[in-house]
Amino acid sequence: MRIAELSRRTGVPIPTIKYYLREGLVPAGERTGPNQAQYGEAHVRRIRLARALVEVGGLSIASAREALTLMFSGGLSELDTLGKAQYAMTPAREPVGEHERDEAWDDAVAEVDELVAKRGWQVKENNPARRTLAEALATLRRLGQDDYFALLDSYAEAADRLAAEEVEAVARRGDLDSVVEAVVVWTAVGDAVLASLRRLAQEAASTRLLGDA
Amino acid sequence: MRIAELSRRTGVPIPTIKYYLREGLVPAGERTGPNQAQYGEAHVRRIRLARALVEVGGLSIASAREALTLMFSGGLSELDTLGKAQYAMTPAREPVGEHERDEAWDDAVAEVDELVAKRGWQVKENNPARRTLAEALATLRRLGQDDYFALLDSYAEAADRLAAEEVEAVARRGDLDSVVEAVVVWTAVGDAVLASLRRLAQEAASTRLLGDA
DNA sequence: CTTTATGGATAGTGATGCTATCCGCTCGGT
DNA sequence: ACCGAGCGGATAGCATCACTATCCATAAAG
Repeated sequence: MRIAELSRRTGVPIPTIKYYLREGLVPAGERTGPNQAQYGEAHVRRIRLARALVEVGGLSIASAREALTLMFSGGLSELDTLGKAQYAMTPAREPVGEHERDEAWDDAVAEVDELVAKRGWQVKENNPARRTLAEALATLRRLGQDDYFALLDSYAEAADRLAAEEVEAVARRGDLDSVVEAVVVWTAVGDAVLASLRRLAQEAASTRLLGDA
Repeated sequence: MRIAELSRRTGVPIPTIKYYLREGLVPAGERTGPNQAQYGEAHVRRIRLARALVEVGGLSIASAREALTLMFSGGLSELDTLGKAQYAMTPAREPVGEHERDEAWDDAVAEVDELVAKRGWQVKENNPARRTLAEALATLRRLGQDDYFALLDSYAEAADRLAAEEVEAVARRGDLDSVVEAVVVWTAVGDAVLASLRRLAQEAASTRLLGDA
């Protein structure tokens, strides 16, 4: 298969595929001459994955490359691969600035630690989701939306239940490659699914409460 | 209060505040001369809100403006305001392209309709979350992650429960302004909270299942 | 009465995610 | 063997976005 068919099969324009090749999202094809290469099903799949991460998951090209590279690198333990791939999906945030290091921030960090402890979650100290969560909670507090914290437990409970089901479903797969791929896809696309469902449920709940004139 | 203090109070640089003024994220101050204006607490609050939507919620400047404008415009019914504000938070996606209008897409749309019906959710046809969800499901199907659909119900159940609690908590507030503000903030920031919690819970669940060597 | 700050206008910047063009080469049909 | 379309690879260009920087006439502060 050459690039035109790759493009046809995936719906991704040729210049974009070339760009992905340059950026390492997709590995080079098998060379058959100075200016010829062969691509296979693996490439089709890889391009579809890349698109899913970028378009649905909203990852940057750099994050997508990292996740995809880890996914197909091997050599690590199952758990390490999973962890690294997951960390790559949380977009890098710059270090917490001066202005943010206030009381709300300290409270938020403490609250995250407390929540993790209370749930008995074994989570590495450097999981980027800790930071993201702390930032969100600090923002809420700074905006005076304190009653949010009453709901935090419900959120955690929901996350816990979903994660357990997800991990169980993923683990049922046979080979490591398939597991890692599923984790990457589900993590990224699952965010979008959950967010959308929450929006739909919110509209439904509002309508229920306020009538539907 | 003049712009320097506004900047000091919010931690947002002066040029950025000027930019937000230009873009209509923040209303103009009360003019006291040809090149002087007074700002108040409302401006401080508005800037903090804008930042929350943009930084934590990941909204574009245009979406944030729309949400903020609706929030403080009034004149609509409670439900309309809520709906519009929520719709403004779902980033605009371009219309579904040719290549995407395939079997997976049709299935996904049908699946969304079915889910909404089964849950008894009263959701407008033009709620953008429908599209986002359909896209995510279609992507999953195209990638062969079909077993995802077994979990869809759990996701919907979780979303339902959370939305009910959220709406109930928000509705307890007194005035409409406060309600709308809470909806906007919670919708945007809540996504980040949920996503982070899911990441943490996923790591915990993986560790539980695979051991923690 | 000078220094600093202000509001407003305009232009510039850096990052990002593609697109477009060009080149020498090769494949496929005749 | 020939020729035109297609190829891969390299380089440059483009549009968007979210700021930043500069400039100006004027106003406040010391």
